[in-house]
Amino acid sequence: MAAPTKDRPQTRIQREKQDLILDAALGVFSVHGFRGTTIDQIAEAAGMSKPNLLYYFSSKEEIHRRLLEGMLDLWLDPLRELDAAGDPMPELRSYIRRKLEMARDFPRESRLFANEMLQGAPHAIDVLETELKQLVDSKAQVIESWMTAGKITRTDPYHLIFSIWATTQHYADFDVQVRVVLGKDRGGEGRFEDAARFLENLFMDGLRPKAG
Amino acid sequence: MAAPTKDRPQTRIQREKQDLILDAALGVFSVHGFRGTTIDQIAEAAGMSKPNLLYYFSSKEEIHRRLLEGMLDLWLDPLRELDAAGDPMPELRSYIRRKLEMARDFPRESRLFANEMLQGAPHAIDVLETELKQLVDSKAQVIESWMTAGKITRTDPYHLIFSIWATTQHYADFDVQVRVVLGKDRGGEGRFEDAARFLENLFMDGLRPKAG
DNA sequence: GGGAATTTTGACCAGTTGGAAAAATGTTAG
DNA sequence: CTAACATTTTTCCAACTGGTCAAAATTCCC
Repeated sequence: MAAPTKDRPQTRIQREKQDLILDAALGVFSVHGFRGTTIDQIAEAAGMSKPNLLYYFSSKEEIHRRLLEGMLDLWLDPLRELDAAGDPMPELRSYIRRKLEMARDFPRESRLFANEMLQGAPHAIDVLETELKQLVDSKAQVIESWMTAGKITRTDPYHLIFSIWATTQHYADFDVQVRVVLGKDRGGEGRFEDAARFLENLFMDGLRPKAG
Repeated sequence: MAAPTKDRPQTRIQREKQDLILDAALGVFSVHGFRGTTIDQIAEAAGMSKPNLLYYFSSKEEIHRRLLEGMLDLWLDPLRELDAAGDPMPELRSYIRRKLEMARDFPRESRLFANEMLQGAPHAIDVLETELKQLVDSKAQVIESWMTAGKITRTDPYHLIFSIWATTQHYADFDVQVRVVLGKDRGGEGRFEDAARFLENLFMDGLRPKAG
């Protein structure tokens, strides 16, 4: 971590600079991926010299690891909040809205995650296989219980979760494309409201219990 | 391009090696992105030395450009095939199926595109602003005409296209995650059939014209 | 088979990269 | 104020990077 000779509590400067570095690094990693990012780029974005940056983090790997950890936690929060005791349709609607808000408010985190996936999750595979899988399994079971109870239409809960992930994160990861295609008139800030309306309708129509 | 002293027709070896290089480069670029890829990596994947590779392509940029061009064409084909004169519901169903087949059969191309998008499309922005935008605009109009005719339910055609892109490409770009979450029992080859069934249902339910 | 053209190789280069070491400068608690 | 510690800068390095070049090896066509 930082580099005090003994393990004292962190100083004010240490906390501030580490946050500054992580923020700068998030911007670079999320665009260029791990291999494509240089320490110099991060250092410049953080407004300091490379050796100075390396005083706070011992390697590029360490910065990346810290970012990935913090991000995965944030990223799974909306799914954790899906409440088995809640009303199914509003619960799923809220989940979609929260995921879309994350894409809007934390696009860099979304892209960092996307980059890691594209590379085959070399740094995150362990977390995926344990934490993520368990969480998704348990929530898939919740969704299935709602189906069994006839509260929502029967479908594949895993692929349902995948498509909620895919559609919401798309607005962060493919932001350029979305803006270009919508054009300057519709590609502004309002695009997230439009997306929210569209996605809620799409999934609610797909999940509303059918007669028979 | 290659490097004959005069501009003669390409030799057999030139065609073969260029294809070999492009194939190898696709594998590397799609995982590590442009900056994260080295010529040496590509050369090794193609089973030749770096100077030998540079005999066929004058720079890393050139290889990347060639790949991106070829890919964008392939990538937009399914949308081009969407036929205004066809029956709306089956047309859209086919579009979804074709896009999913592309994700299954050309995952590297999908990831190459995703990488380019994550970086803000530095090499593809022109094509997006012209070719892609025009194509999507025209197909969005087709979809709107179907809505006006009452053949499908009224919704936002642009966000509809986005969500078809997002959900289908997800199975290529986030393949690791999909496999991990589905586990070894359901993460095998059958996952694409399951996805197809799910996605066709989801979108068909969302688009089926409602009474009133 | 032989000469011309093509393909491959090996040596090389200048710039970049991740990172180490140590000296110089700041900060802060007593 | 000052000693102990924290921070920053300067200098450096070995490995890697994209790319060049001339020579050697191979292929092709008559």
